[in-house]
Amino acid sequence: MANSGKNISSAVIKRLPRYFRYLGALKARNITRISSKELSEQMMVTASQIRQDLNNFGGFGQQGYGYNVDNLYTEIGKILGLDKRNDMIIVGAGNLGQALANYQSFNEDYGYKVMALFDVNPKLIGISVRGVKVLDTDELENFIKTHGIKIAALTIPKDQAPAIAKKMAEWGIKGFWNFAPIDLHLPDNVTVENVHLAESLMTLTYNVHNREEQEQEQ
Amino acid sequence: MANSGKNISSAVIKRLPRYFRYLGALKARNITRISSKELSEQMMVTASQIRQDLNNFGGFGQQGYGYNVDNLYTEIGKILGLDKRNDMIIVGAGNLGQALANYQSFNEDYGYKVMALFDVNPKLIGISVRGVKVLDTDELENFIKTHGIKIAALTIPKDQAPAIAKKMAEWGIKGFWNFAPIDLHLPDNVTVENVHLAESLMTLTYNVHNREEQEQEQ
DNA sequence: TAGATTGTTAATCGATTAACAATC
DNA sequence: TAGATTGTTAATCGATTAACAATC
Repeated sequence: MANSGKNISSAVIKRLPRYFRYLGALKARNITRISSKELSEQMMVTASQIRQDLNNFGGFGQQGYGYNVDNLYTEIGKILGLDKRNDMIIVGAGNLGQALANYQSFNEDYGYKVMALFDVNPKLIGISVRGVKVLDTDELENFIKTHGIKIAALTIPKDQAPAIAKKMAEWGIKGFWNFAPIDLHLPDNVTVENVHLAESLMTLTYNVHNREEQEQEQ
Repeated sequence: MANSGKNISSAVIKRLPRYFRYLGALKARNITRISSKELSEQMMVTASQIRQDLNNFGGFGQQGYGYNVDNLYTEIGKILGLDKRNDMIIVGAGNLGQALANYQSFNEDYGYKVMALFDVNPKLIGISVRGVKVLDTDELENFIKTHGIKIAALTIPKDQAPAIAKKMAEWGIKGFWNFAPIDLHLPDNVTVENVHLAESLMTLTYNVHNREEQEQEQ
């Protein structure tokens, strides 16, 4: 187990993939060691924060030396569960669902495997996206159970999302990557990661208009 | 001006679109008033937080009554800049770019207008996505300048993103909705809203594996 | 060994929550 | 008016940063 049951704050967890990304880039440049100070300058965070964050999971560094890039990359990958089998399905084979299925990087770089897409639209059922079949939503229960799927992307209209998510949780889904613009209420042992695109765009809009105003004030 | 130059924390800003969404839902149900307490129960946040957040921008409520749903919806929309003209372009007309262009809701519900997509791929240049043309990236400078575009979604490979974003900022883009898995470094008057899908998926994976572990411990 | 840098404790800062007087 | 609920101040909580002894 990566951490001994200690509860890590979600602020820390959300930063881990970014560390992972920077370490991957360092690795690609054949850099073998890095200090928290150097990394902090690249990432524009404090060195303290990096050391604090990492030490939630154990001491990965060495005094006087810093961190071994390769090792730290692997360790953070383990913490994130990327060493485990991460089969997933995509429910909703519309534009967004297909775009996710097409995004190679999840598979090639991080080992996620899209096992199937699902849709109710007869025009979509049967087609393949990057070699992955679109199945009828009727087959969801069977597929989740027989393949032991734990992770599902939800790219369906918001009206349908809560009901189908509830069912899917009963069938065994433990993590929803939710793109529907609605909040899902599910049992405690199920986790939801929201990607609320419209909300993200709105915060951008706020900042765009607000920085303009600030400039005008000066 | 929505706020008199006061600097609002980004934690607050990121919550506004969610308030906006819940108020929109209440409006759709013809509910005319709501107290911070009722809203807090629906949204699963504290009533204190709602009142604190809103009072950064002025007193929208009335003692003994609560908030007028319609009015508060409109006011938050104004704060977010949704009353202003929000023309945007999408740079990168691959799967994700097209999926964004196809997402009606930005336009119909919130008034964003996708003016054009851009790509370097000759197979894509000239096609239309939901009535919006895909143009050659060569035309970017001219298009941004003549249409006064401020907002751009970046859905291009990460290697190309930093260079093109730099150029686009010079040409007038003030806000990037960045889907490329890389951090953009741009002048202070330019704002970047990142949608790092892979990172979001990784935090989900962490939580999925971690809650399993917690259950096993019990 | 001396220098560098971690791991970790202590201090600070900011965000959230509680409380309540103001007032509709 | 009495009851309800805001706006806002004060208290608490948690997250970030600073500092430094430990140690490679």
